[in-house]
Amino acid sequence: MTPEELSASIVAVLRDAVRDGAIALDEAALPSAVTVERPKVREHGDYATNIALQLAKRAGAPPRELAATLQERLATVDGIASVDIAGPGFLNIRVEAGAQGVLARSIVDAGDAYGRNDLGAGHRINLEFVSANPTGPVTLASTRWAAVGDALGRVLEATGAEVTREYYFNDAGAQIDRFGGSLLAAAQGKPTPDGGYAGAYMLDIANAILADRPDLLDLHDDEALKVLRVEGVARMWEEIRQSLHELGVDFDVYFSERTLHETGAVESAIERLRAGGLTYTAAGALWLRSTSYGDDKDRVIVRSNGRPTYISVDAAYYLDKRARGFDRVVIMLGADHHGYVNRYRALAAGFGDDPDQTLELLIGQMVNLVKDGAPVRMSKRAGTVITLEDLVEAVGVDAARYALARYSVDSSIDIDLDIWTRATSDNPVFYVQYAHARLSSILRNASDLGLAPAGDDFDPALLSHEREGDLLRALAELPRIVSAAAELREVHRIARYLEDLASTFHRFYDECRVLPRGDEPPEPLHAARLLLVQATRVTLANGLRLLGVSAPDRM
RNA sequence: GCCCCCGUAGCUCAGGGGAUAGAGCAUCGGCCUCCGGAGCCGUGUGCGUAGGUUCGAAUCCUACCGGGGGCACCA
Repeated sequence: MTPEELSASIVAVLRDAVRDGAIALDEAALPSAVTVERPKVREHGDYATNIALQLAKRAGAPPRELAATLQERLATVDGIASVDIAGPGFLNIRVEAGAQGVLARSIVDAGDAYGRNDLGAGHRINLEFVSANPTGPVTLASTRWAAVGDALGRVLEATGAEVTREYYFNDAGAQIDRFGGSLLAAAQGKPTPDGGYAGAYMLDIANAILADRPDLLDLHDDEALKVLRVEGVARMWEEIRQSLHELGVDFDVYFSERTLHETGAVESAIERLRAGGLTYTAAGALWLRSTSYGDDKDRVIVRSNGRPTYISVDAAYYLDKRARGFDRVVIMLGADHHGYVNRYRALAAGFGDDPDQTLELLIGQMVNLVKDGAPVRMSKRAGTVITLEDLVEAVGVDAARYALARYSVDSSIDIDLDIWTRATSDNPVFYVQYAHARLSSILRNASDLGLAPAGDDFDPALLSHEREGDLLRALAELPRIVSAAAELREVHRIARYLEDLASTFHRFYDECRVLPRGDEPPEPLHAARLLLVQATRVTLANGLRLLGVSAPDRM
């Protein structure tokens, strides 16, 4: 019996009690789902629900009285071993070992699909993240989004949603001009211009381009600049894609800002905004009434000189995404862009959308690297910034992805290289991967002994040890964790869950011998535990896959 | 000045209004005749402050304090 099934049973019992008048409540007032949680304290049973407390006021009855009614009826439900009333009116429920043990079978049968659901079915989500300009290597902050964004994409896909991972890049305009100018300076051996891009990588690129175009320095500056801009962006771009790819992050769409200008999309977006009624003209410029959406001031979208601001380009981009059929536009931004949120929402509203339905801006806080207790500042690659490549080089792909995905994006984090480079248990990713390797090893050994997990003869009631129950209940959590992570856009929940599951498994392993020892004959319990081991391995692997972290069979 | 995020154990962080607030690390002490000791068990300490909402608040609201980030007719 899974928590979902238990929850459904409680709902059914509630409905019956209301129908025959045992509970004075309108059937329509009943919740469609009842929260079932794993109590922190063992004595409180396998599962607990506070439903009696929640309904007490509306039903006009003391919570404990309501609880008693439910207790009596729940106790007769198949698979429920006992129901107790505790404290102000909690219902503490124990599940029969057999009803719980069958989960091992269904997890193994589900395989890769275990943990998936269809809550997001029918939704088309455009997930934009990283979107760093091709003017330098991918910074640490962008790397956080690469890891979190890709994992979020996986989690959303696990709910049945159709997800497009999108990378938007600026390949025109002032930043690129500055980039080209800096390359020219580097090529000519001059110092970086004010506001330009410095760092060793600029020299690398300039030299690489010079190797292909030795004539570059003979050209007039304007001509050389043109070449450098195009060539420089192309090379930087390739590097960015390559380092993201090495991190295991690939995008479905790489969207060029320039195309929005070239196709006239910007102009038509401005026209639609004007028609939408959220704009006005003042001092020769066109303004967006973003204050209606909580912005602290209205924003110019067309300058008094007639040129559109970047907001118009964002508007055109948003419109383009919607026109491509996405019902949900999700954009992941750094904390330094939180000021965009309200004006972006105003844009969506200006097009007649409800921003609460179609647009979501996720803000992630900063990342710092720490080594020997002090912040890391230097990067041999970029001079001042720390890059994706620096991190991967220092800790490897799995640790990098895991370290970035394991924390709530709401908090700024310090990644301690001393921890994440260590191949010991203080390193959470090793802890989880180790559990998977250990599970794999047990299954290998079983296979060597000619033993197989229980098949049709599986007796779920054999898994009655307390540690087996703990493990089964931990396994049963994955679907709920996936749903929560998807709904809340919080992938760190997956990582925390995996750590909890790994720990629960290790405790099981410590007390419950899986394979027969020495001269012991194999018994049904061994086969049942092997099935449980297999189910645990499947669950860990599925969770790790959601984070894009490998699940090694050996370490 | 205004806006956003954070403040939980010595450290790094979990905690979707519920019961006695958790995990890892660090400290100290235990556990290998056989499945991977990269493991397990035990050990002390804590919700920034003050109010409010609620049967019940780390969680929601307000004010203040502390840390980080942002406030362009730049992108």
